Amino acid sequence: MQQKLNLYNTLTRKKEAFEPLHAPFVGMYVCGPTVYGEPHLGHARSAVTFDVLYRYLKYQGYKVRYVRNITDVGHLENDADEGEDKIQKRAKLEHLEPMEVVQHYTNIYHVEMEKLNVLPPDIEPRASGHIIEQIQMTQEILDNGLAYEVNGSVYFNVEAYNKNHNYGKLSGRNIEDLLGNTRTLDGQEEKRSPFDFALWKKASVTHIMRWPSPWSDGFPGWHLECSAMSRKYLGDTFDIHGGGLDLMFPHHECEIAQNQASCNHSDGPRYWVHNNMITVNGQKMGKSLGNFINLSELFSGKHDMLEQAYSPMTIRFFILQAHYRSTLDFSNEALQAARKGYTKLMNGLNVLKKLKYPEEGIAEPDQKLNEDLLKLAEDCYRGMNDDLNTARTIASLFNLLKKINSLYLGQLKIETVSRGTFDTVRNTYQELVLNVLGLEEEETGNRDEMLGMVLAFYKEAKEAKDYDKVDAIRAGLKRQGIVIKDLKTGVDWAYEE
RNA sequence: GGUAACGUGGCCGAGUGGCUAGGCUCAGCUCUGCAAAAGCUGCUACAGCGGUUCGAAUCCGCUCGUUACCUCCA
Repeated sequence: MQQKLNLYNTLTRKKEAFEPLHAPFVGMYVCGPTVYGEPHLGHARSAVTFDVLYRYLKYQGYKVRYVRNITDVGHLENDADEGEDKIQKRAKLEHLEPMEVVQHYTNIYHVEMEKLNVLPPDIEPRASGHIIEQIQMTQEILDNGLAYEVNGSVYFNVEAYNKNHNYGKLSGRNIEDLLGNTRTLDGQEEKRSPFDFALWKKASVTHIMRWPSPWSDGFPGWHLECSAMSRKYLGDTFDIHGGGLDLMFPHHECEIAQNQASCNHSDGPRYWVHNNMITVNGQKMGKSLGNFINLSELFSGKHDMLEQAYSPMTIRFFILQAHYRSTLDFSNEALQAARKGYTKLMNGLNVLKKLKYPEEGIAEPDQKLNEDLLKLAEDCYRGMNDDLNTARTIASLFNLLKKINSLYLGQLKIETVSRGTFDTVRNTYQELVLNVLGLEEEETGNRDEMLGMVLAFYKEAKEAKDYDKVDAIRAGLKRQGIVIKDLKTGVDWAYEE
């Protein structure tokens, strides 16, 4: 049933059978958020995508170490010398300590991810906590002659690197071509070539996020943290590196260059996995375009583009119903459809809970039915194994669900299904929905209202002097830890003490 | 300008050279006090034009359209 997982590797532009370097161990690094703003739908897509990969690898029995970083330093606002970094800019606006801003948005990120049932990574390193490692890596690259220092800043020398390596191998770029038509950006006079990128930046006088280094008081460059931290926790070479498609260039390209140019002398990751973007009206949802929707807005429905609130599981299902390498277009209609589809899957879970395999009266197995059921179950895994095609898996689960419902209603005879087939069907459905896709039941309805209804029946029964029913209701509620209080003013309830 | 994708039925969204994707919507049926749920049935598709092929939505070419990356971005 469990064939090999095939993953599309951006590096080779092919689907490849996934083989860990040191089975059963798997090292996986994913670019986490830059914590200078609220998490939005795009963050959710990346997190959910790699959450499913993480869950599926674990489900297949691998021992996974999942590292997802928090970027809390280093992204320059622009390329100018006086460029402030994003964390700092926000800090000034709000008159907060940079670390306060970082903590604030990190907390929100964690809360929202938990709502989406995204498992926490095994290690969640912060760039600011790994300055020493980043300085060391910079030094290595300098020692290897592939970086140079100017005025206290250190830049990666792409052209020198490209003599013996291939800068652009990940994103399919050719450096000679690139050199021909580059936009000139301000503040690059320190760099020898426009492609060179900062490993270490000297901080201006007003820059408050700064650390001492052999070159200057400053801060690490944009791409260094992921190289340094993935190496620290996963080794010079490891299995999977994930992130949004928009990080492929230059971020991930630079990571490879840094890894090769340091003492790793290796690309680092072996499989590069990139999730595609969420779009709105066909356009990428992103900070720069200002068309993003925060997760809190989605959950509350408070946004001009939203017709209603959408629950976390609706969002998760919405994301999973598309393949991660396709763009996914946001719309209210699509989300409403996702809500219903999700509910349908949950109803299936409940049906399975109630569906018992008969202890006796087993009939002659229906060969065809058994085969059909096993094939449908297998299809569910086939989707997962084919580059984590959750859209196909969900489609297969719906097909399986039809059979499950029919068995439940007696339209298909459960006695003619073998015990083994039945267990396979049940396990497949439950495991994939709950543990792999990570969809869980959401509370619906209002408990107070439900309780109110029960109390109304209680009152009716009491007035009718139907004391058997009265006692039954009392006993039932007591099992839930609730006692009924008959007051002069009416019926009320309290928690049992 | 360079590079890379994409264009599927009312909507979303998979997919393979020939075999039902799936969800939502809509219509009908079964069931039902009325419903709902569930099951069954129906509806409609592969941007356009060529080419390869016994056969292409699926491969190739061209055209049109959309997007992404090339600057921080999940």
